Amino acid sequence: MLTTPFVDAPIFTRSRALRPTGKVLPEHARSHNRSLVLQTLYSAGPQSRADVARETGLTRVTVSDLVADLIGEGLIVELGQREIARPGKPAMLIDVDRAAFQIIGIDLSEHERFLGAIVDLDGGIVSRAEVALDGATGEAAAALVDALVAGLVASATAPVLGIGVGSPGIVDPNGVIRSAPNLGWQGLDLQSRLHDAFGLPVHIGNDANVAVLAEHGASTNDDLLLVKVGHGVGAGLIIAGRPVIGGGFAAGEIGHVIVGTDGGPRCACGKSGCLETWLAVPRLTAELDAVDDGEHAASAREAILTEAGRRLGIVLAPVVGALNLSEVALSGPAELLDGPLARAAVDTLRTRTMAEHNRDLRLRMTEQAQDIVLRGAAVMVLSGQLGVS
Amino acid sequence: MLTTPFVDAPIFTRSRALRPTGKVLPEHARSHNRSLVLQTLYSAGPQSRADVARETGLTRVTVSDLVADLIGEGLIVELGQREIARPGKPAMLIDVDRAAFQIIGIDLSEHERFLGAIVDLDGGIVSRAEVALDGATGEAAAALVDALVAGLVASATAPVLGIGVGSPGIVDPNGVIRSAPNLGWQGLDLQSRLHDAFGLPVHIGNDANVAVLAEHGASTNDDLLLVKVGHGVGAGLIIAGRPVIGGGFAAGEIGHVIVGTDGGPRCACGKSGCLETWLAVPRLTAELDAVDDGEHAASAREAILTEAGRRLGIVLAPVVGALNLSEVALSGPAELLDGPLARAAVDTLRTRTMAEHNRDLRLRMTEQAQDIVLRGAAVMVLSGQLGVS
DNA sequence: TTTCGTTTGTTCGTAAGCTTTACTAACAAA
DNA sequence: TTTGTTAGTAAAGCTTACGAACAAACGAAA
Repeated sequence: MLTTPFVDAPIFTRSRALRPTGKVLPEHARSHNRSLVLQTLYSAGPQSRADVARETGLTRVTVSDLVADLIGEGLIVELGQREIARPGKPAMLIDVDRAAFQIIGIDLSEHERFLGAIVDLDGGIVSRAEVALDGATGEAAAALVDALVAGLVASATAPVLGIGVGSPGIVDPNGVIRSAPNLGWQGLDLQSRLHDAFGLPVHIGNDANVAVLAEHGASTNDDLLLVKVGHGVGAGLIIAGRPVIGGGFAAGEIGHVIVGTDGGPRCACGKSGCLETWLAVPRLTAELDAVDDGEHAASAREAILTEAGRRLGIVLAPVVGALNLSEVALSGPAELLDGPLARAAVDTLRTRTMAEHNRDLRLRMTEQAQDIVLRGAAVMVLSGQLGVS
Repeated sequence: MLTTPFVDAPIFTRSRALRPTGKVLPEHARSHNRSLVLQTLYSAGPQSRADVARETGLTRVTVSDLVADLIGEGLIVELGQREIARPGKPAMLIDVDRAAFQIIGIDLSEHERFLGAIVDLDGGIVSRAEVALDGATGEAAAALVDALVAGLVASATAPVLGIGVGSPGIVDPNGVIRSAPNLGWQGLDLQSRLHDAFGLPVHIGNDANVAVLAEHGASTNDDLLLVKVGHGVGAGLIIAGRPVIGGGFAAGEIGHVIVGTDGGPRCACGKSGCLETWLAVPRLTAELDAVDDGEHAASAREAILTEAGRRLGIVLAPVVGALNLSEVALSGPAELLDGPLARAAVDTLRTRTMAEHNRDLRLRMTEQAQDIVLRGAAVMVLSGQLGVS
């Protein structure tokens, strides 16, 4: 039997990256542990320092030290002694000060207007704002974003932790909107623009990629695909707890993938049978509206929705199979999606993948229908600034 | 303008995980930096401590300290002074001692035999071994693995760093083979079995998931999908540099995803039109053999291969689109795959996805046709034990 | 030849961060 | 009152990385 110095020696990188990315200094470790404490409190609520220590595996000493820092920064507050009578010294409850900061969330994905909101640290929407687009594009549209943010920043009732933006199109990790055809943006450095204007941290992502962050918070799953059906069709993807951006920052762009091998409606992109030609809201409503009222109108409409769901299932099946996904969420108008469409999608997914591997596959509507991008934008800020979500 | 204590404060977790996973101690940081030094030397070759310091961002002091440890462990050696005449003190070159350890790689994915090899730290194959299966399944097949490993361990000419195994079927992260129908394995804890028998670190993965590790080493890309065509069809996937295992540990199982909406051959799994019915080697060769020799034999065979490639493209298109993949590798018999089949696959992929986002998509044959699982198994050990790949 | 500047690698002391150990405070239960 | 438990803190120590300073070794220029 041979032995080496490394038999079973646990290596830090084992569960992290295949290739180490960069040096790690003690302060990074501390920053990580700080986030760990925050996350523990954030998700489990008020508890004692000792509770946090048990939960995180850190010692009480270290937790006390980190908590002292966090109290100094105003992120954590002491709530008073625990009421429940137990042996031992009574615990001083601490919690994230959920009123200490607010977050600006911006949703640029709707077609006629930009939405904004002030979101508290719990993801609750404090107040809203919106501006009508009126066909604005390019600089005019960007100026509308400025104005929307300015109004929200002015009306915030607590220090603002940061600005989160969900935008249509291709957004790179530096917050540059590489391409958003509908808004006439190409290479728009929205992150710098907003940062320079407001002096706040800014996080920007594709609308569907942002939306899946919100949904992921409500889910216990480490893998999640969210399909966002609106004027177009896009997806956001989380794998092993990490958002997937894609090499060209275009992950989730499934709207113009061709579905099936039996042709299909002509698409604006030039191809035929793209997913959007079956599933995009304008197409669906147009098809439904075209059904003549009459005896068979209901079943005709159901057939349209069922076919749309089937097409969605067809395109998702290889993705679900390749990634062994266990959860798919649908975001969009519930009156269209939540019914025959969703049922057909999950049926199709089940019949087209290997049942054995995808036995516990679930497809469901999103928890937070309307505000999913706004909330996701807030999550992005929360996660980027505090390491919490 | 509002300010917060966190404006632009870089947070450790920002680029790592959304939610912090566990505490990080100084020793973990050191372990990470140790791997970083190793990785730098491993991929860039002989250089001075000062070179490593510049490359990694660590100080010369720290690098010297880490290197001293690594020399003590026999992983790094001094090679003598640098020859090139430069001002200043001559550099002492150091490098990973690529002869210090060997790795046992095992490939259980072939149908008639188990393959094994001794692999050096560079991925070079030092010697080979194999055992015929002769239809063995269950415990008999497992015993063959034992024997294969035993022979290789005995013939190693350097300490063995670990044992890497690529197995068909579903393999969980603990090295338990949940299900490998062909071998009659179900819940076989091969990792513990081999660890107990040989006292060496053991790493086990699905054959395609292991293969993609080898291919990833030869690639500069952070995202990579490898399709392994053999008796069945499977895939291995790396996203953002990290292998994707899947919630049910069944990522990459695309062989039984239905392709297209126009039916297809009956599959052993009960469905019709599974990818395997077009692409698996036995199916393909049978179809090709069935072509009558004659005037149009060549074009008939080409049509069969083209159709197989097209089917592969159809099933991959949604995956490529959703993940924004830039690179797909094909592994298997070159005489079948490398030609009309690959051309049809890439053509189909291009026409069925959005050209704009997948402009630089590449599909190619694997670099290391034969030994890809053996080499991937070695990479798995290298990465698991040293954080290097 | 001497001097100067450069580069390498080491030594020494320091700062940061987490742990262990030990302690006090505060409580319940017997 | 005693005993045992729990919370939080304080002190000391270990690990780790850094900066400053230095010696060694070299080329280039004076």
